[in-house]
Amino acid sequence: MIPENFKNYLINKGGLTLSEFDHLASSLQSKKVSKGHTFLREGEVCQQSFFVEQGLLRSFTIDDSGKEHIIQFAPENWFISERSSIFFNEPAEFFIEAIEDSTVVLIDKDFMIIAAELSAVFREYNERLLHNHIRHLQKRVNQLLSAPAEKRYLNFINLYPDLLLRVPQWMIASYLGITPESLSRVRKDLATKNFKQ
Amino acid sequence: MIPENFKNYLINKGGLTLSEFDHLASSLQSKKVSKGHTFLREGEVCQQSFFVEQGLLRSFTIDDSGKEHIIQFAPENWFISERSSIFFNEPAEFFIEAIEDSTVVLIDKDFMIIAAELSAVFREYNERLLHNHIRHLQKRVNQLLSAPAEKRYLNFINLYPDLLLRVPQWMIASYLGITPESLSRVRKDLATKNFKQ
DNA sequence: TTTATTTCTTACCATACATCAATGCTGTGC
DNA sequence: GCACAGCATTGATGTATGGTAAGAAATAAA
Repeated sequence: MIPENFKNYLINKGGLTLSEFDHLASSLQSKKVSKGHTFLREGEVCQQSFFVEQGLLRSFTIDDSGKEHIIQFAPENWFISERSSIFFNEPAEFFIEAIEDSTVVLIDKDFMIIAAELSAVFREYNERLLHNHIRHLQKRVNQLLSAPAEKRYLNFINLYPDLLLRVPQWMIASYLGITPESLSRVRKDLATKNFKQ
Repeated sequence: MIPENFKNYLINKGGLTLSEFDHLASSLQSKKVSKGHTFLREGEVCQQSFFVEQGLLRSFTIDDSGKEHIIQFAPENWFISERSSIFFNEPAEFFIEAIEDSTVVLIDKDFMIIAAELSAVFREYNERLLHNHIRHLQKRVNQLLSAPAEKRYLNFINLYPDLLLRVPQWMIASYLGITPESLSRVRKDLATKNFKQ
């Protein structure tokens, strides 16, 4: 069965033709998993990226004291991968896990290389995605350097209003770099502020 | 005059042949600037990346209260650029400035596109650089989420022992996300710790 | 050299956020 | 329905880092 979103992504955004897609699709594998399923563990070596056909994934680390820190959320039509493992053949530095029941397309390193050889449009789109990812991460670094918890939370709401409803609060806290307790207090403050105005 | 380091980079790492390089080099422009020179200001639109032939550059933001936050250091043989501006035609979100007297190669967006068309090796190397940049930024995000100031500083020393000597401490503090005063205290603590052992 | 400017350090106090522990809430399985 | 688990909230208290201000040290300028 061909994953629709991934097909659309490759054809509409990546500029592949239908026949090019058919040629590639044979090597594709998609996987249905339920909430909580772990795709990748820290320390493992991993040779695949993941395209989220449906559902929601996250990548995160666990520090010395056992606390989780969320690096990325990946809802529908997003990629998530461990570049250390895939492109540099090193053991993974974080975990990848399903937050919701999800359908995920497993993508070998080779797949992207072949697709890039087939289509210059695909290549360019892919490079654009990489630049965008860097840009996004730089913005996040900047926020972590410069903005207090409340501002980071407000920014998160603006950027990902949909995730706000799909993700438990303690994960959002983890993404923002604060404790669930602190996020709860930030929300309380915001509520009373808005009420007073 | 042809910038040596950039030439070596394109030929040895990027896999360009000498003739390919010569063909491209005509459009190259390199610039000698002195410490403090600003290449790019927040809000400007910018159409060039910068390759540091010699010297040291930094990119940074300035927040509402006037404080600077360093996003990246770029010593010799590093690229530094504003992707929002170059690849998405948006006004720059940060400043780029010389920390030392530097020689910098100015690179148009077109240059990279043409080089990529010339050489598959270059294309792959370049993509590899992008993946590495993402990996690096993810590690930094993870540190900002999980590690206290002291650990971040120790990590910085390991990663960039050379920068430690070339960059004023307040800039390192800014890169780490703490005040210069705090960094000074962290260093004092480390000194007394090591003495006691 | 002398002076001026920037950077670094130190002390005291303030603040943001963390930690710990208790309580209530919400959903899920039996 | 009840019991249980995971999550969110709240209060009391602790800790890491920030802010301010002053002086020392280093660096650049004259």
